Amino acid sequence: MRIQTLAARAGVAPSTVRYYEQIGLLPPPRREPNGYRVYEEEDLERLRFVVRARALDFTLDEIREILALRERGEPPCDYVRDRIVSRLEAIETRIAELRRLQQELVRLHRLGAQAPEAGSSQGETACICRIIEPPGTGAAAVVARPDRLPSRAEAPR
Amino acid sequence: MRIQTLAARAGVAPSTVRYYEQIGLLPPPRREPNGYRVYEEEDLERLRFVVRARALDFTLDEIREILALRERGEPPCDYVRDRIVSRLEAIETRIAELRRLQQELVRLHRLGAQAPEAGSSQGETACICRIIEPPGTGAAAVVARPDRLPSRAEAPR
DNA sequence: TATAGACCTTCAAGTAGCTTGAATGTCAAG
DNA sequence: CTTGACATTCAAGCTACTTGAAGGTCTATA
Repeated sequence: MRIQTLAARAGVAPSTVRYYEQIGLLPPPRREPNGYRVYEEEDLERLRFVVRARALDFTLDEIREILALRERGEPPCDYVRDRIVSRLEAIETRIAELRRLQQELVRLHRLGAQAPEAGSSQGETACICRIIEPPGTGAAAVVARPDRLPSRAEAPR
Repeated sequence: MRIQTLAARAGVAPSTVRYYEQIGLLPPPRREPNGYRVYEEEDLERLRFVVRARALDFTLDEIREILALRERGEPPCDYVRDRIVSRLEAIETRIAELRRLQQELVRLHRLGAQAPEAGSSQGETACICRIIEPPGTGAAAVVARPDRLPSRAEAPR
């Protein structure tokens, strides 16, 4: 089977397969005389393993590690267990962050929809992006609260 | 104030400030005779705006757009409103994905913890990473179901 | 026979949002 | 006069790929 077939059967793009080979997740396959890659069912199995692990949000490094353990006959159970636990913790955190963000955005959106014509010193009406600014921000207010550090609600993506 | 002070007051790293300047989110500040950047309260305001927008998960491109609109005196309300709505949709989706992933991982973890002593040829017993493999995977099983594409939502049982 | 098109190849660079590192300069305190 | 904390620039690294350029291969059809 050639790369497109393999990729389709695993549900990824051919470029992804070449990439996985390049970084050593998949072994270099044998080639047809014209240079085309040829894959066996075995390769499909391995690729599918990678794809499933990715769907579980394992990093490529983690997957590489798991595959290496398997190859050496060592059961990666403990390692995988650890990874699962830390993934779960990360997910918990991330969901909480997204919830907070969600609430904040809903609040902003309501505010923006609700006060579309409060008089402003400029011709402009109530502006959502003004709401991005902290409550009560005049130039003065910023100076007045020099201690306030906006917390970093973001997570590494 | 110098870069470290500015950065600290906005809650980011100095390198981030230089980066924002580099990509045009912050204007190049004036310099001390020795070349050090000098910032005013105004710059802090702008940086804080960026930081808050980032915390709301706006991309740097979106923020650049919003700032540009503001500068031209056009109210970015409509634009921001749109962005907020699409952010909310994305968040909804993302949370659902994470929930699915969470369930899947919890299930795997239980499975791994539950069957820790089925007889194995090695000292090690039931292996979590075997669970990453699809249900009933022996080399033969894979061949037997050549049509099956593992979907992200798959719940092997 | 020519040519279209659907594949395949490699290598390089681009994506987001920064961080890190190397190599160097500035400046106050001990 | 040295140490240490700050500052500078430029380049590369991070994740997990995708995209693009420039080309080779093979089959089918006009």
